[in-house]
Amino acid sequence: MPRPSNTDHRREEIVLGMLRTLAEHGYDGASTQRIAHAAGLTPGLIHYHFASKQEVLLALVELLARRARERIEKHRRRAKNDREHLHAFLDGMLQVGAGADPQAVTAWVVVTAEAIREPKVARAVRAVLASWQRESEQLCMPLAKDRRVAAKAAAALVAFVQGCFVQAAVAPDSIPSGSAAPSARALADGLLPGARA
Amino acid sequence: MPRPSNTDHRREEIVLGMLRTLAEHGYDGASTQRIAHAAGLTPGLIHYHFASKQEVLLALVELLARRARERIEKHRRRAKNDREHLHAFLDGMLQVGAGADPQAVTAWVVVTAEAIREPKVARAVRAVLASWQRESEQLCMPLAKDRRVAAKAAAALVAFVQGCFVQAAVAPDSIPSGSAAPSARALADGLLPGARA
Amino acid sequence: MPRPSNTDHRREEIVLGMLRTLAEHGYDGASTQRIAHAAGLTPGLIHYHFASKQEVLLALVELLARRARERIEKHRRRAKNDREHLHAFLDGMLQVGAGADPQAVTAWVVVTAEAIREPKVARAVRAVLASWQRESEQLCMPLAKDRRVAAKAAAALVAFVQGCFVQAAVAPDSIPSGSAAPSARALADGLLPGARA
Amino acid sequence: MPRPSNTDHRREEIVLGMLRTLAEHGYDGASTQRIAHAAGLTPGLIHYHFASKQEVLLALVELLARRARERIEKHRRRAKNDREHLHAFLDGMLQVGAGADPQAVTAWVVVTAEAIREPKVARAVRAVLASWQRESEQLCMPLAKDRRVAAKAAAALVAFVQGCFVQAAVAPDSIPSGSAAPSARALADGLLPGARA
DNA sequence: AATGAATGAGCATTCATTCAT
DNA sequence: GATGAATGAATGCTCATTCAT
Repeated sequence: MPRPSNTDHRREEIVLGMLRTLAEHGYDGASTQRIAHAAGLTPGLIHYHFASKQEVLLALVELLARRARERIEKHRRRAKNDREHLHAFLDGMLQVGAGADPQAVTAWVVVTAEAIREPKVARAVRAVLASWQRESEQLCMPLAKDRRVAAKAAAALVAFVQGCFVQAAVAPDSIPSGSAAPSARALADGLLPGARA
Repeated sequence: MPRPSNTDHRREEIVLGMLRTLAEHGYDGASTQRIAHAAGLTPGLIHYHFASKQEVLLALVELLARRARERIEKHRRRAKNDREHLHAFLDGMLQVGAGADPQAVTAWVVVTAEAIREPKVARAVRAVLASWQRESEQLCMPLAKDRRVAAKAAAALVAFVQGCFVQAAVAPDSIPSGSAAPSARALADGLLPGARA
Repeated sequence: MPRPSNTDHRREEIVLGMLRTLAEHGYDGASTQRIAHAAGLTPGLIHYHFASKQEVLLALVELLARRARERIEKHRRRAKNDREHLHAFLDGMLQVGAGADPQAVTAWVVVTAEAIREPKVARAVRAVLASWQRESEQLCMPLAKDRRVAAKAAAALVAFVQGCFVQAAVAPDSIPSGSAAPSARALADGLLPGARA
Repeated sequence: MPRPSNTDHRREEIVLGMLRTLAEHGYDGASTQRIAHAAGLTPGLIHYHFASKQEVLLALVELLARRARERIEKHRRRAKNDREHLHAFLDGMLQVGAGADPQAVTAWVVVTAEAIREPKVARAVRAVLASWQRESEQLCMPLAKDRRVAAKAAAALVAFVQGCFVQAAVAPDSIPSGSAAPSARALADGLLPGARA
């Protein structure tokens, strides 16, 4: 009688090990040895559960995307009108309130840079960015005069969020505490006249 | 008569080789061999002119900072009032008009991610970011009610610029052509009521 | 009543998996995983039935020897005189007619090369070669003037057969179809004057 | 002023290290470490002079082919008629007299088996076998009734030589000393009636 | 100044073997 | 009997760095 499969659990542990290691040591420093150690596993096991290190990275992209989606949903649940929905989206992306996750932010920045090198990672990252932009655009639409305005606003908002991630990862003290979300709203207001009261 | 030292010239060639290689292959892919090849030099020469690969990276950070400074100055030369100076700063950062340099933008994103790993690089990158933020803050001051508002605006503007860099490097099609600078101005306007006419 | 042991059956399945895998992927490519997969079994099972991968290889040598023996016997059953018995031996070795087995031939060549590395395999392979040579020598004796002539002829015939195996495995098109057995007979005729009518 | 290039010399040393290691340890046992050690070099150097281990193997195939060609030429220089040329070819292939090289023979057998796995090696090995067969066929032609007879004889002779290599590598005692060349001639005589006086 | 051969540590990955279930 | 997760040593290969020339 075989042992019950724990593959899913192990895969998650490995991805979390990758997350921690990336945040601490960057992609170069994320050797399989270190990832395994961070996950409390032996190096050989990573390749038993994943075909390659890149697969682990792709799984991490999915994990980070899923976490972002969940955070956004949580914030939007409380929103009562179009404007609040957009603000909730921004709050979720910028991790306002409890649940901020500096490791995830840093890892995302590292993954983003790695995308420049590896086409598969690039595709995955672009897919996530595109999904954020799409959702953002949908939320901008009701507040915009037309589609082009909404698209521009969505692009700017996602870029701003991305920039906050980088600043948080590289120079955490550069953004005055608690100012990211208000700034994001100001950006939205500036780009979507209809968003103003 | 000894042959004149060409050290400075060689150093620049090497740094430019690093720039090209980083933009194309990321940091992992930027082996000394590849950098040397991109610079049209031999591998041994890099370590004749630089103590380590990291030193080349630090020199690249300086080069990119210098280029940004020059671009900003060029744009500000035409500015006639406080508001235009701030806009010129943003235009320069976002490389509006001729002189856009995708390689430099991509290399900067890579360097930024590498900063997560190497403390010395982090220090250099943070210094550059801080200088941008300082200049930005000075330009915001005349349009802001007080120092805190200016600081917040400056932080937001730099973050937005950073985010545009990342988007340009990773998902070049995500930002509607020509929309970055107007969006940046909208952000400034949103954060600095005095900036509006 | 305990469930009946199927060890022998399983062992054979594993050996056949090894045979197929060796023929397709060589010895390097014959990982336990692949062998198990080729046999439709799980990796762990191989080491339940065999102490080591080498043991599987040794069992394969036996299987190939047994198959050769059976083929020779089948051919010799129709032989009516000394000369025909020798020819039947050669036909059997060279797999004349139906029952040619390219996989077995290829696997034999791989096993043969592996013998260079592993003393135990070398011993097993040499034992098989010696048995072929012994049988061949016995069949040459009646046609030879003396023992030495028979021994030389036997050695030459086995070498020729071996050579045909290698050619069949490595360069299948190099031997004109149907020419191996006649050539072997010509070799026998050339070495054993008494073999000629 | 750079050091004078010693690449050709180093490449040869590495190939000879591969030759020695293959003969002793087979292909599996021929790790880059062991090859380097056998050549008196450090492991990293192998990949400085060769793109991959396979390239070393391909260079070895060329070396072995060149050695065989030289041996054949040496023997043929003394031949005085068609029959003697064919015999000289066989003597050269079977390394009659001084200059026998057991390591090369064993390495060739290993390379041959490796050809089953690696297409590039297979192509190189087949090219060498084909060149032997072509030369052999040309030498058989004058002694044969027609082209087909010559082709069959050539194939058989090359197969016999191949078989002798395997026997020499795997079971060195199986071939009575000094009997290989005479047996080869007997094979030629049996297949090419015109070869007989 | 410049070269490119040389070094050796480190990398991702593979694999025979073990073993709890 | 059978499973497949787990192990850890070994592999081919890369690379920053050194250095004789």
